[in-house]
Amino acid sequence: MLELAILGLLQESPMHGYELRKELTAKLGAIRAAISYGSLYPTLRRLQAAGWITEAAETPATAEEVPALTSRRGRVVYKITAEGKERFAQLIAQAGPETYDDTGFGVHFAFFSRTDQATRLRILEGRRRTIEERREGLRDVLGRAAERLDAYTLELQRHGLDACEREVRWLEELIANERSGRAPTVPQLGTAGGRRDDNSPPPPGESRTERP
Amino acid sequence: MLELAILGLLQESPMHGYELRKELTAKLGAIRAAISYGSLYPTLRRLQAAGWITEAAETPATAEEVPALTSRRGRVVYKITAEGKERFAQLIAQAGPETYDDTGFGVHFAFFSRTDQATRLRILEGRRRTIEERREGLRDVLGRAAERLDAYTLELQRHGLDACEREVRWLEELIANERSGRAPTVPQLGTAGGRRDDNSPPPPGESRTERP
DNA sequence: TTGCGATGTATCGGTCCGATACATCGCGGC
DNA sequence: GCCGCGATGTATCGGACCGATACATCGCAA
Repeated sequence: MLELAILGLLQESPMHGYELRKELTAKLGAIRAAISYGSLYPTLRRLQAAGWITEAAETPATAEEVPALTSRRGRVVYKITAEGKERFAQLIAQAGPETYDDTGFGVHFAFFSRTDQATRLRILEGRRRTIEERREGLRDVLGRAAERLDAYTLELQRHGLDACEREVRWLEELIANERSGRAPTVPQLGTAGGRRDDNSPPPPGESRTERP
Repeated sequence: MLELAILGLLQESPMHGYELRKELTAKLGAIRAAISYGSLYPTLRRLQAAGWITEAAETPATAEEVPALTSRRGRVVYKITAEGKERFAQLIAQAGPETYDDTGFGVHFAFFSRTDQATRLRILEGRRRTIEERREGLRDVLGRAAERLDAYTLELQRHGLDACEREVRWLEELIANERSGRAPTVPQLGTAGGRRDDNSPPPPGESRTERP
């Protein structure tokens, strides 16, 4: 999951570790606390070894950024490679069971603007299925095993059940939106076109990895 | 966390691994999928090495169970020791930061009927604080960094924010109940019960698991 | 000038998961 | 009679991720 998230973020712009962690936290704040350096750095090394990212010389800020004014130090800036982009496309397009658990789904969802619509739909439906199963499990326990459990445990289950129902409703809405071709609530700029140029910020869509 | 959960369950009755996993899943179904054998068995061994649990000879089924008539097999039944009970009491009473994350809180909460009221209150308030912070983080991102993020990411944050607000409200209610000395409200399924009659079953304190 | 909080890189031990392997039991179908 | 199959049951291995910790630099304010 971390691998996917890093590849996704580096596709937007090169970054060093600390920065990456902050962006990760901002982007995934809804689903996980803050990723640990104890995972981040080893993963960066792994990605580098695989050739999906490389160290890049630190460059002066482009755009209207505040002029960098100080001196690079030990900072190590990473950028994604062509192979890395391929890897990302492959990871984002395939959906296994781990795509449907809380963390996996969150990460995939956070990169939905880089995911083609068919895949988005598939993932949303898979997630819905997963949550529906969890919901049924909770209903079972609340129905059949209620007398075996104490009031606090039951309250926990009820709260969990409520969260499940709510999420299913949320997913239904998203699925309906997807089918009608809209982005979530806020309209997206840029429509799913058929064009694709190689080394530029990818428009949403375009990845063809469906092979059962 | 697993350690705490195992110790807590074995306090209700001796069990073997498979059974433990099922009970764990039932009790914690609201917060985690299903604990893996790859964690369970090593943890059992660790607990045994520490002297907190022991293997117990498998006894013929009591009660109206089908008469065992067949031979126990490799089943290894564990029971908690006196030291284990002490350990459990110590773990359940102390609250660190890990007590407030999703999993940690869930496990502690699931054993609230074995936790004294002061500790319950402390944990509920700590959890509330944690969620409030998460909520503020999400509000910040949605406010300040909104234009940097795409529609899907924003939708994810909104959903997360909603969940935070909901959980804070839930916690407020529980805290109020704690202060007033009641167990969690127990509305029943099927009946539209918003009312909290005084049929709140188990007064906080000793557990209530019937076991033959 | 001293101390402190933010920035920044890095490792280590430990927890937990997913995949996998293997063996037994009761049951229904052929 | 016997075959497969799903539930029961124990166990290990590699890998992902976390929390604690260490250490160094920078800008700023007391």
